[in-house]
Amino acid sequence: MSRPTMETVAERAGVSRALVSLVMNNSPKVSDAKREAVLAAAAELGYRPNLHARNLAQQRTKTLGMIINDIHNPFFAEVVYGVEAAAEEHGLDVLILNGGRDAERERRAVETHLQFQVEALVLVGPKLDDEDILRASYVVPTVVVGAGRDHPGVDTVTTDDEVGARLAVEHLIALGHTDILHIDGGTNISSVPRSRGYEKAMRSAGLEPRIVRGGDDEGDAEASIVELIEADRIPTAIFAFNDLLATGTLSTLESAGLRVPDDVSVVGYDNTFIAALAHISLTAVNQPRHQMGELAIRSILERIEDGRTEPARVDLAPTLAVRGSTAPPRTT
Amino acid sequence: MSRPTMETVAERAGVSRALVSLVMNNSPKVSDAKREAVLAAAAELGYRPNLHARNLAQQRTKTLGMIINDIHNPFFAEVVYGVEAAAEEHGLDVLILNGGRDAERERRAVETHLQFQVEALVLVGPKLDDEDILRASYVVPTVVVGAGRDHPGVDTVTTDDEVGARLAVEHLIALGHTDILHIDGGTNISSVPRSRGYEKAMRSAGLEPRIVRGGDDEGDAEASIVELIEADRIPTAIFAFNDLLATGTLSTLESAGLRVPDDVSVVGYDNTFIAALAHISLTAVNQPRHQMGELAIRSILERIEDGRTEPARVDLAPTLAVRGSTAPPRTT
DNA sequence: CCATTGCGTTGGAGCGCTCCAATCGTTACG
DNA sequence: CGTAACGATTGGAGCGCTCCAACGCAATGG
Repeated sequence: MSRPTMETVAERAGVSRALVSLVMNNSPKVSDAKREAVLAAAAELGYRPNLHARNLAQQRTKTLGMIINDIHNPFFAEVVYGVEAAAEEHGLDVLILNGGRDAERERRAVETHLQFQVEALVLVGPKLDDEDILRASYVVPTVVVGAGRDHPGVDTVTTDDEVGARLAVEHLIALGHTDILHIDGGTNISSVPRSRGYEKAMRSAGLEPRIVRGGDDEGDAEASIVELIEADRIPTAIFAFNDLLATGTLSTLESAGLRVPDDVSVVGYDNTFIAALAHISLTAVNQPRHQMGELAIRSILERIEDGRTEPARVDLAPTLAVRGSTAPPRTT
Repeated sequence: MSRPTMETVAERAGVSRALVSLVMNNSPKVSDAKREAVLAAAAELGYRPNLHARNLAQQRTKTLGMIINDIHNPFFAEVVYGVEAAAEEHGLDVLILNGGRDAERERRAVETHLQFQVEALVLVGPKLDDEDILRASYVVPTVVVGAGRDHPGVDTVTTDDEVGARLAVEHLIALGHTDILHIDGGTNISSVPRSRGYEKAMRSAGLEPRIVRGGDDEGDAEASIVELIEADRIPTAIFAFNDLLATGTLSTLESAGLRVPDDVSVVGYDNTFIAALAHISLTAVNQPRHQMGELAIRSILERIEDGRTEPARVDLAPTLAVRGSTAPPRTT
């Protein structure tokens, strides 16, 4: 036996299908008697409205599609919470698809969302190139969250990576460091502005920048650090591209007998909960992820409801979470 | 101007709507000439099939709904990857909804999925009670992954928490420990079997179990540990309910001047990537998460395609990942 | 040369819902 | 007491698609 439909419910309640529809959308112009009859019939039958039929008839879905770069990464989770909270307030459902760090999968995810007729697209840290994103934005309002570069033509909600990097460097300088190394993010998209911020901050303090190759995973720092140690060119402070890289740095330094922060200070980026683990206690640049999610929704609503058409960019200020991994340099 | 439909494409290509449908589902019985004409017209118009219309007409969605307890928790992410990989192989789409650690939200998520006519439900670590789950399972095949207790009537894919706990304890015993403390999971659902496994393993080795209250977050271990330290009742080894709790234990011990593993050995549970961080290097019980996701899909397919109707339970063996946080007790 | 086969193509019905215009039954008022 | 006005209810059309039965047409065979 297949699932009950409005027709079934209507029959059982002794009313018309249209009336059932009104009840389901709790319209005020239904008599209490009929309303109760319908609800009772629906409950008895275990009726559940078919969203596809509804969306088709209604010509809108009240749903927005979200694609996150990697469901593994706790950074994205908080953006999700921000988006969900704000979306719920406005009666929008959120559908999440996992990009899985793969541009091709992401492209398919966009396609799936569009076929689902989502009313907007939220891309968090997309791997897609500008053209793909732009193409999607012609179909539905699209906002990119936390990307490391400009996405011309679409709305973006970002934090300023350059400023974030500067915060980190200035914190270290204020502590008295002058020999500050940067481990970059390799091919990672945010790597460029963060490295630039580092470099500018160093130069404007009259210090010589020093950058080594990193990556985005815990293990990616090791080789570079070991090399430095062997060459005896250890800095007094290290600013890493992200928290995981910083954590790897921590491990490598300590297993080489160097103490953090006594011998070397370390700063991370992202301020994920890993940085906050007491055992790690990493000073890190923070992005207001929850807020970023909320602002993404606001941006979308401005398009849907207020009819804005030119791209808007929101750029938030990062902050610095100071913890135990930074201290003044050893005064030799 | 609204989005193009099959009708639009048909018109432009000079064929019937039905023919367009055949092309879109790449049916073999379409002449190459028409096929190309249709594809060209579709491309020019930027046509995209409407999934709602399709699902409605087709009376099936080839989609399954997944609800994860908490998108924050990296444990769940890997189950997602397992599910997605297996689902893709069978041409199924996966829709993810975030439970957000809240039974009520989860209940709404189930409802949303059912209204979307998903063909099956995968609940990962659900907060829902048995009745809710059972009710859902009457509507579509439902499988619960990694739950800490029985869910009568539905398919489950679990690892044996009791066995996992025993692995941890036996590892410690093999190292020579006799004074092994357990910090439990508080109200957490998996706490019961893990504690039971601990207790049994201790008793069958002729050792006295000792359990203190924990929780599931990093901070939840501190109070209990501090108390032990103050009472000078520090064990030589600690088995914690999960990795985060273990990490908290690590921090608390070290800030009290105790060294891990020299003074105290620590074992966690879940083997998330946090345990694997070199700086933490936590010995932990591992659950084959990816495989669990795959088996969940298999379970579902057995219902959908093979027509199985009685509940099936798959119980996998946990393993132990030995790292640097465990060692033989100090030989005083 | 006509009947037969089979491929390629088409129109129409129907999926479950919403929404509008039309209808029905009351009540209120002159 | 008739009629206007209003609130509650209903039938029907239509959302974009699939799928089936039916059709047209060329090739084939007797």
